[in-house]
This record gives sequence, structure tokens and C-alpha cells, in this order.
Amino acid sequence: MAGERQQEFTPRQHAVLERALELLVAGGEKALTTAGVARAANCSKESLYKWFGDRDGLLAAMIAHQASKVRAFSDDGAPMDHDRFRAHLTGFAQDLLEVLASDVSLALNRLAIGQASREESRLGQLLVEQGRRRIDQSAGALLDAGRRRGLVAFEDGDEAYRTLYGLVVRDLHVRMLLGEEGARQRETFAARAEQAVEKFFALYGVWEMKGRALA
Amino acid sequence: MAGERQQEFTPRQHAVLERALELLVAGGEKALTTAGVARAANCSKESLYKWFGDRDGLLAAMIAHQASKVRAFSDDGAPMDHDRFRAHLTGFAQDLLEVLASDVSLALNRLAIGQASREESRLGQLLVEQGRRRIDQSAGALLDAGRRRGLVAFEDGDEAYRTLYGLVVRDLHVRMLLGEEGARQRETFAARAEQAVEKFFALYGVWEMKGRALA
DNA sequence: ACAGAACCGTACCGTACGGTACGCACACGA
DNA sequence: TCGTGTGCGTACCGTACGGTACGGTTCTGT
Repeated sequence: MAGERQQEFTPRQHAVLERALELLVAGGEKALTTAGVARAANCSKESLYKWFGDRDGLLAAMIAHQASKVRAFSDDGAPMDHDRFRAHLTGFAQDLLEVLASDVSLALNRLAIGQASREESRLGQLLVEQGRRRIDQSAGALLDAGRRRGLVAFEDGDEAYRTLYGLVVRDLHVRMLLGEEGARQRETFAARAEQAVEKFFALYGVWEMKGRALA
Repeated sequence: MAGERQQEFTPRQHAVLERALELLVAGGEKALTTAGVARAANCSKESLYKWFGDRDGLLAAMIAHQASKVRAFSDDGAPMDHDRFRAHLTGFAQDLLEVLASDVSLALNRLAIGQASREESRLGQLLVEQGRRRIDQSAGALLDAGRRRGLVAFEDGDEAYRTLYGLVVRDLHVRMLLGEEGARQRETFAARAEQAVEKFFALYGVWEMKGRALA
């Protein structure tokens, strides 16, 4: 229900969830059986059901466990010029691509998408709210920092962020989810981030204000 | 593989595939059982296996069947001014969103993504190549038509198209795949397409001759 | 009219999974 | 030392699915 307790797990349970995550990454959802998790984690099925209720509870716990590892970024108020801001943006874009391309992220997204047809299961919502939310807020803070310093101009921060997201990710995420190996060439991410930020500044940048007259 | 026979199906088999598609849309992959398809389509399981080989063959046939419905768009050489071109682009963007948000597309993409973990099954490739390919080529032709008429400027057509795609879709596709209802508000698609095309012209348009001064 | 194929409906088989129950080992507080 | 609780390993149960086999029926070609 909506009032789900954000219960904390014991170290033992975290270890079990970690093993379950490895299983999921290795073999997809169908490899994630209760017996398999119990065997891989050296625990009993009975304990799994005692700790997580049922299989769906285990899945939800895995998502929560993974989300707990994501760290947020906040504006520390440090001074930032145009180049530093641009570097921050590029770094964020590259990090975003790296996260989306990671094995664990792909496996969890595939899992949640596979469950999305069942209306009663809200794993997708959970994944978005617990995982992506922090990234979004982090990016929002970064963009806001740039705006306060007059490096970019926009009215709707959310709109600006989503535009940046689209420029960076395009259809890469879906292609990676579909298993297209070419989409996961990590060595291309830096260039991808660079080009995306370039276009982002073309849309939102105010660099001509700094004396560099635009033709 | 590339040498896969594009075998045609009989009308009866197409009807069966259609029913299977309905089942998939209604209940997701787990609702797509051989017995269920046979029952819904009023055929025998034996016939299913005779026609499609096994369950994977059935899934592949469903994708091929659906892809056969997508029609391509080509440049008819008709005269186009800026406004008409912009309208075409906006229409394409809106169509793209409509397709991605359709029940059948979402169900098939969820299916292919669910199978993506198994390496031996290349449903994802099939889906991309047979379904998206036509849309991509259609958009490429449209962009090229605009370029030939001097309405937009770019060197790499693929890069320009992917940028347009990112501006239009952003993370909407994944959110819809995850089951987020808010992402499927069709009444917002027109505005979404409009804003995306607006930004696209800001990046690639040449209506003022300067466009974006190359740094 | 007749033979043969195609096909439907159903029954059947083996397997695998989710979930539960039980026996035993170990830890820990009184 | 003894009870109690936690948890591991295993066995077990019901169910559901993929895939196959078979009898009966309809369609088709000659």
C-alpha cells in the first residue's frame, strides 16, 4: 500500500539481496527463483519468506536495497565559471550514461518493466521514485546552480533538465534494455556527453552575455 | 540471423497472431501461454507448434506480424516551405509518441526487453530492426527533404534524427514501459511535439541564415 | 465418393516454480 | 545446564506451463 514502511534490513539480509542481485544480473528474471536465491545466499527459503513476505516483496527489497546505494549531489555553493559548469554538466551526463548502462541498472529496469503489465505490482513506480528521483534532483540542483550564476537561462528547471536528459540519452536506454550490444559501448559515452552538453548550451546557454558577442 | 526466412503466414495464422497479441496486451507475457493462445484463437496447441515451432517462434512471429503493419514514409518530392516542413516534423513527432504509447507497442517492447537477458533470443534486435527501422528511415527521408530545400542544415543526418528523437521522447518511453500512467497522457503529445520541434529548429534551423554560430 | 491432409479439442507427461513444513544445529540468556 | 529462538537444509505439495500424442471432424483434391 501507500504506507509502505521503509524498513531497514540487517546486514545479513543486505548480503542476501546482493546475491539475489547478482543472480538477476547473470540470468534475468527467470533465473531469480526463490530456491536459487536461497542456494546462492546460503540461506533457507523459509527465511526468505520470513524476511520479505513473498517473491514480490523480495523484488521490492532488491530495488530498495539498490536505491540505497545511490548518492545524491547538492550544490555546495562553490564558485563556478562557465568552463567548470560545463565540465560538471558533461560529467553528470557521462555518469548518467554509465549508470543507465550498468548491469545492475539494466537488470532492475528489465525486471520492473516485465512486471509493469501486472497492475497490482508497482515495481516501476518504486524504481523511478527511489532510483531516478535522486539523479533528477541532483541534476536539478546542478542546473539551478548554473542558472544562479548566470551561466544558463531557463524558466522551467524541470523542462530544461528533461531536455538535457533527452539530448544525452536519446533512445540509448531502450536500446540497451533491448540487449543491443552496440548501444553499450562505454568508450563512446564521453563523446556522447560532450555533444549533448554542446547542444544543451546552444539551447539554454547565455555565454554571449560574457562579452563574447554572438554573430 | 540475417538469413532468416521472412516466411509469410496464412490468413488463419495472422488471425491467431492477432489474438495472441491481444492476450499479450491484456495480461503481459505471463498471460501469453500456449494453451491460452490456443483457447483464445480457437486452434489447437498442436497447430501452434506446427506453425511456429515453439514458443519463441510464436513470439518472433508476433513481432514480425506487427511489424508488417507499419507503413513507411518517403519523400514524394512535393514542394515544401518552412511552415509545411515544420508541420511535417511536428506531425512525425506526434505520431512517434502515439506509436510508442500504443498498447501493442508497449506490450511488444516489454516482451522483447524481458527476453533480452537470454542471450540466445534476439527478439530485441528483431523488434528494433523490423519495427523501428522503418520509422527511422521515414524520419531520415523527411529530414533530408528539409535539408535539400535549405530549411535545416546538418552534416550527419543520423545525428540530427537522433537528436530530434531525444528532444521528442526524452525518457517518456522508458517511463511508459515502467507503467507510469502519467507518461501516457495522450493529450499532452501535441504540445510535447511542438516544443521538441521548436528546440530542434533552434539547433538545426536556418530560417535566419545564421542558425547557431559555430563556436 | 473417397482418400488423405489439416486441424480442433482434450488428455497426458515431465518439469519447475512458489510456498510450507519439519528436523537439526547453533547461539545466547537465565 | 537448560530452554528458547533463529536460521539452515531438505523434503514436500499444489499448480501451471511447455511440449506431445491421439481420436474425431472438416476440408480438399481427384
